[in-house]
Amino acid sequence: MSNIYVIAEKTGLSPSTVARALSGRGYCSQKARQTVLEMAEKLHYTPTHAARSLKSKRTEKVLMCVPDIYNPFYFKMIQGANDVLEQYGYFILLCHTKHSVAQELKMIRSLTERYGDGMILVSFDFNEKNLAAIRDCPLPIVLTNKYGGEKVMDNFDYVYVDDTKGIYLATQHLIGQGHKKIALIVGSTAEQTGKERAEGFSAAMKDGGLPVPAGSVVQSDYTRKGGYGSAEKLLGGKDRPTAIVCANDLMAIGCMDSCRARGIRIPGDVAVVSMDNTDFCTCTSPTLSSIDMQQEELGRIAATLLMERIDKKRRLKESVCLEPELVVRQSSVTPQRR
Amino acid sequence: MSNIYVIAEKTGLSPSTVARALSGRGYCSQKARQTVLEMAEKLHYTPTHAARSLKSKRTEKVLMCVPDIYNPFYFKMIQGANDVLEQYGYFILLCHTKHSVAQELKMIRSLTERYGDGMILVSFDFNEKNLAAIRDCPLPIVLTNKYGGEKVMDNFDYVYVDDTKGIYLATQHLIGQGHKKIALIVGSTAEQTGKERAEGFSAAMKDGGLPVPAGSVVQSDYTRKGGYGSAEKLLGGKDRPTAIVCANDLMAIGCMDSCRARGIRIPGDVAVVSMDNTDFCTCTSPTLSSIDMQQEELGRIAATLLMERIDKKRRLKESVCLEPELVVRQSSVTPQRR
DNA sequence: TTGAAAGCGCTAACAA
DNA sequence: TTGTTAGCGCTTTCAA
Repeated sequence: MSNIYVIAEKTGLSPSTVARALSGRGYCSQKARQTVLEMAEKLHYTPTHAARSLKSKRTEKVLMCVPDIYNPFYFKMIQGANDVLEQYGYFILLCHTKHSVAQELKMIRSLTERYGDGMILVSFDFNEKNLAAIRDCPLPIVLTNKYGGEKVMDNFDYVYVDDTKGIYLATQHLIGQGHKKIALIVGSTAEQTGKERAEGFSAAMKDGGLPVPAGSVVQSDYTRKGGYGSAEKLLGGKDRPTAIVCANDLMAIGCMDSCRARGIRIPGDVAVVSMDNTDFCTCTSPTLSSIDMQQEELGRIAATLLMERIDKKRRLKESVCLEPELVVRQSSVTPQRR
Repeated sequence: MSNIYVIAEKTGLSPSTVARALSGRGYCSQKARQTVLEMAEKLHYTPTHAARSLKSKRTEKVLMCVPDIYNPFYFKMIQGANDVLEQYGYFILLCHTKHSVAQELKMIRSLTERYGDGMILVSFDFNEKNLAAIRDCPLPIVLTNKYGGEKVMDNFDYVYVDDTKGIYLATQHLIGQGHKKIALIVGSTAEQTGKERAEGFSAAMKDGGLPVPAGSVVQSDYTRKGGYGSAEKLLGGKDRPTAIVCANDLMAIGCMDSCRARGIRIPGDVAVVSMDNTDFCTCTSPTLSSIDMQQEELGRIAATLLMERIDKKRRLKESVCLEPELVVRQSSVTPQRR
C-alpha cells in the first residue's frame, strides 16, 4: 500500500504538500497538485480510513442496534435510517442485540470505543442498566422507544410511535365491530414494549366497558411459531374469544395458522387485528388488519436526529412522537355486520 | 476522553506498562496491572478503535453490499452472514448498491480505504468494470454469484446457488404438471442473474419439447408492482398461459394480485411457481411453490469464506455451489391432476 | 506556496 | 519487569 510519504518521495514534494493536494484544503500550486494527483493515480493510492479517523475523530459510521434481525419490522427501520444516512455519506454498522441487555451494553461500549460516531438503539426495554450506560456514553445515542423515566438532566433524543395508543386503536376497532370477548397475544410484559401494549389493550377494554378475564392475555415472543402456540391456548379452551389482538404481524400470522388448522374462519368466527403493518399483511388471506407503526419513518427520523447531533452539533435534546394508524383489511371486518 | 497517557501519568507508570496491563500481553507485574485497571475504571477509559486499527491494520468490520435493501431475500443473507461474523467479533457494514455498478465501485473503493477487512459483494451483474476493481482490490472480496468468466489468475472466492438450474426445476415442475403454455416473468436480462434465469427457463422448455413464443417472456424488476404489471401483460392477451414462472417471490405475489383482480384462479386457471422461497410463500393463499435459493446458507458460507481469508490467512481461492431446491405448495399443483 | 514537525492513541521491538 | 522510542498514515499549525 502506498501512502502520502511514498508519493512525496516519488514526486520530490513534501508529505504535507501531498496531503494538501489530495485533500484540496490549504494552499497548493496547480502544478504541484497535478503532479501529486498523477502519481497517486499511478500508485493506486487510497487514503487510510483509520489514520484519518484518528485525526478527525470521525468514523462516518453509525451503529444501529436492533433486537431481532429476523423480524421484518426492523428491516423497514433500517431502510429508513439508511436512506437518510447515505445522504451524509454515512454507513450503518449493524448489530443484532437479541433482546439482550448485556448485548446492548456491549454495543454501547463499542460505540464508546468509537466504532461509530453515534448510535440508533432499538430496544424493547429501557431499564436502569442500559439507561445508565446511555447517559455515560460521550457519543450521541438516539432511542426509538417512548422513554418514560426521563430525567431533567437526560440529554438523549428519542423518537417513538405510541404503541399503547396503537394497540388501543386495534382493540377499540374490534369493540366497535361488536366484539365482547377479545383476547390479546402480546410479547413479554417484563419488557417495556410488552408492558405498554398490554396496558393499551386493558385501557381500551376498560373504556369499552369490557372485562379482561384471566387467561385472555397470553404472553409470547413476537414470532410466528410463538403466535401459533398462543392461539392454540386461546382457541383450545371452551370459552373461545371472538376476536384476537396480536402485538405484531408475525404472531398474527401464527394465530391465523392455528385458526386454519382448527377450521376457524377469519373474520367470521374470530376476528384478528395485529400491529406493525408489514408487507405480510397484504399477502395473507384474508388480508390482515394491522396498526401501522411507521417503522420506516421511525428509522428516518432517528437517523435525522442523530445526524443533527453529529453533523450540525445540535446539543439540546429532542423527541418526536409519531401517530400509529389503523389499517383495516379483511381479517377484522365481519361481513354480516357491515 | 482519557487515554493510556493519562492513565500513565496518574499512576506514575509508563504508557507501555499501561498498554501491557490493559491488553494482557507482555510482561506486567500483578501490582502494576491492578493499579492500572483501577485507574482505567476510575477514568472510564476505553481504547480508541481508530488508533488500534491504524496499528493492527484490522477494523473488525466486513462490508456487505446488497443490490436491494427492500427485498427480504437479502435480509436472509445478511442474517446468515451476521451469524457467522459475530462469532469472530466482526460487524457488518451495510451498503445498499441499488443495482448500480457505479455504487459497487464506490464501495470497493471504500473497502480499499480500509473501511473494513473484507467484503461480501452481492451483485446481479459481474462485468468487466467491477471485476477489474475486484481484482485490483488488495483486500478479500467474496462474491455470491456464479462467476462464469473466471480467469486462471483470479483469486477471489465465490459461493452461489445455480439459479439457471433453479428456474429449470421450476419450469420442469410445471411441465410435469402437464402445462404446455408456460410464461416467464424475469428481471432484466441485461444483468447476469436475469440472463441466467431466462436461459434456465428456455432450456427446460426446450428439453420438454415446448416452444417459447414471442411475448411469453416478460422482463420486470423484482418488485411486487413490477410483477403485477408483467402479469397484466401476460394475462390480458388472448393466448393466455396456463402457468407462469416468476424469477422471485415478490414478482410472484404481484402476479397473484393480478390473477385475483381478474378472477383467475390459482392453480386452477393458472399455476404459479417462483424463486427465493421467502417467508411470504407460506403466507399467501394459495401458498406459493418456490425454489429455495438457500439465501441464509449463502450468507453463512460467504462469511465463512471471507473469515478464512481474513483470520486464517487462506490464500488459495475457493468456490462453493449450493443446490436450489423446489418446494411444492398449493400454487402449482392443479387439484384435478393429483 | 511549500516544508518541518507535532500529534491523534495505541502497539511492540528493544534497551535498561 | 519496566521504560524508551519509533512507528501506523494522515492532518494541521507554524515557520520558511
